[in-house]
Amino acid sequence: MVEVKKVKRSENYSEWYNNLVKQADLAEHSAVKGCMVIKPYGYAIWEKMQAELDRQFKETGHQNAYFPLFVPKSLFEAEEKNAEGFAKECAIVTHYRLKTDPDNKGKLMVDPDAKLEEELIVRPTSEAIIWNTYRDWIQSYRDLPILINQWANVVRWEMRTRLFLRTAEFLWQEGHTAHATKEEALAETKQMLEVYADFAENFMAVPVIKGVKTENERFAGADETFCIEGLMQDGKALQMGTSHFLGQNFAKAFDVKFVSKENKKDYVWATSWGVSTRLMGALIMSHSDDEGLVLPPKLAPIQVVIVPIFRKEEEKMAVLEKAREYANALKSKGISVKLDDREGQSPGFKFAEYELKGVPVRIAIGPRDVQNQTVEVARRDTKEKQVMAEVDLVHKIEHLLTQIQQNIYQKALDFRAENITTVNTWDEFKNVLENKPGFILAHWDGTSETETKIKEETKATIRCIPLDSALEEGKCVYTGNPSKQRVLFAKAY
RNA sequence: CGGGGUGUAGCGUAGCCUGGUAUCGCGCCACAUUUGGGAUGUGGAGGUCGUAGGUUCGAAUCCUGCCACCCCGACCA
Repeated sequence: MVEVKKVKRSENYSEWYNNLVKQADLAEHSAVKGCMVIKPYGYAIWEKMQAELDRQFKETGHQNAYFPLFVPKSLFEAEEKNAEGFAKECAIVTHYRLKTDPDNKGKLMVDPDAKLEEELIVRPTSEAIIWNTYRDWIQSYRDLPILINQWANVVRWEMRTRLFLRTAEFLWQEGHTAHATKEEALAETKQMLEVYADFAENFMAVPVIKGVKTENERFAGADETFCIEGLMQDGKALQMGTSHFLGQNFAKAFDVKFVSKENKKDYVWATSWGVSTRLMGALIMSHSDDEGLVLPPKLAPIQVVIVPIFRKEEEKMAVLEKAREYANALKSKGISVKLDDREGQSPGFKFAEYELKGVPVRIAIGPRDVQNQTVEVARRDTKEKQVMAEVDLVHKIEHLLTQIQQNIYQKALDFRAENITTVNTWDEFKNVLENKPGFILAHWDGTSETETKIKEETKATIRCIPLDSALEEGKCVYTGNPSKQRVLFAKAY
């Protein structure tokens, strides 16, 4: 265990976040600029996320496949807007061989004779290589839809990185689907947005606002970008997932046509959608406190930890026997349990350690409990402790896990409700931004110019045009021009 | 990439101004006593002072380049 340097959320949110990621053993910086090492405990959480998302993708008819890491430059540039959007942050492979440096013993140099005829782009996203492939897969409407997802790594050469929130290389899934009609593609886009929202709220316990991006914030190459937006504890917004309706842009760029039932040729309609290891950042920032991580039971690698307490040898026997009995009973119900029977550490040490790691439920069992047929149960979210009779313990723990899942969602939901402010004037807008970080609902005249000016003056961007907000006549907070709907502003990660 | 800061053992640090071979705490290893909220004692191991040069008899300390990280911008999921 590392010595814990305590920084409070309220003192320095960034430092608190960085310390937490390291101290809870989730990830660390690597020798490669901007890239992180995801450590076993952090990766275990990501695997839980993957497993559930993957299940939902398959349930909605998708299959996994894998496409190359590299994209030849000529393919990459085919869809102009997409290429332009990502051009500034691409890593490029220009050579395929090193050789020993004659002027510098023991060192290697790029072999100038091994220059590639065509540069390879390390994928920042895979539309290009995938749509180039789909062209060969699609001839008839009978070949559609294609519903494919891939789990992969991508590289975006960011200037400023932060563990999980923005790294130069990150892990994600990207779904890429092809459809015969616009309606079907749009329905797919919305369906996957729902999958993401459901996952965020019911598994991550993070409430999200579903919406549409403005033109400024739209994915490069998309006709429409849908997104889910979460609110972090420091009042900043985090884009947690996007689902794009790509229209026929990629089909046209890669010449992907199909013959319809009516024997007519038409371009294929496309969608793509993705979530990344950034979700780890959202999870950490949404629930954790000054004691450490708080994990929702549905994603916690360890849901219940059992800490045995004993002095004498005969106590140890009795306590461990009980502890194993409980552990097995819980495991048989599919609950992931860790029995921490290390003898070098005191119970207090272990309590603190599992709090740091966000384990939802802790069971302590000592000689006193063995005698009374009880256990001490502590929940991470509220830090409440109670002595429970062992009768029906498994059911009680199952119930408690459900309660914790609900409670941390409710807490996050309440927090968000308190931090969405409706404003009507520009003064109010600026005042709220400065004094009460969070989401702002305000009228906007619908132009890119206004959005850009607001961003320049306040750093706030339109996170989305919420899908479920009612139409309402009003005046743009910035220009006073007419508006039909409030949009969601915030400073964002 | 611009402005500010940091880099000394696994972690947190003192020393740097005023140059003389590195301090303390946690952790680690061994043994003993301990264990219901971060145990105690005794003994021990662990350092190219981020890195590459320069100045000097001598560099953690002074100078230069580079690298990484943090904070604030620009860019972005």
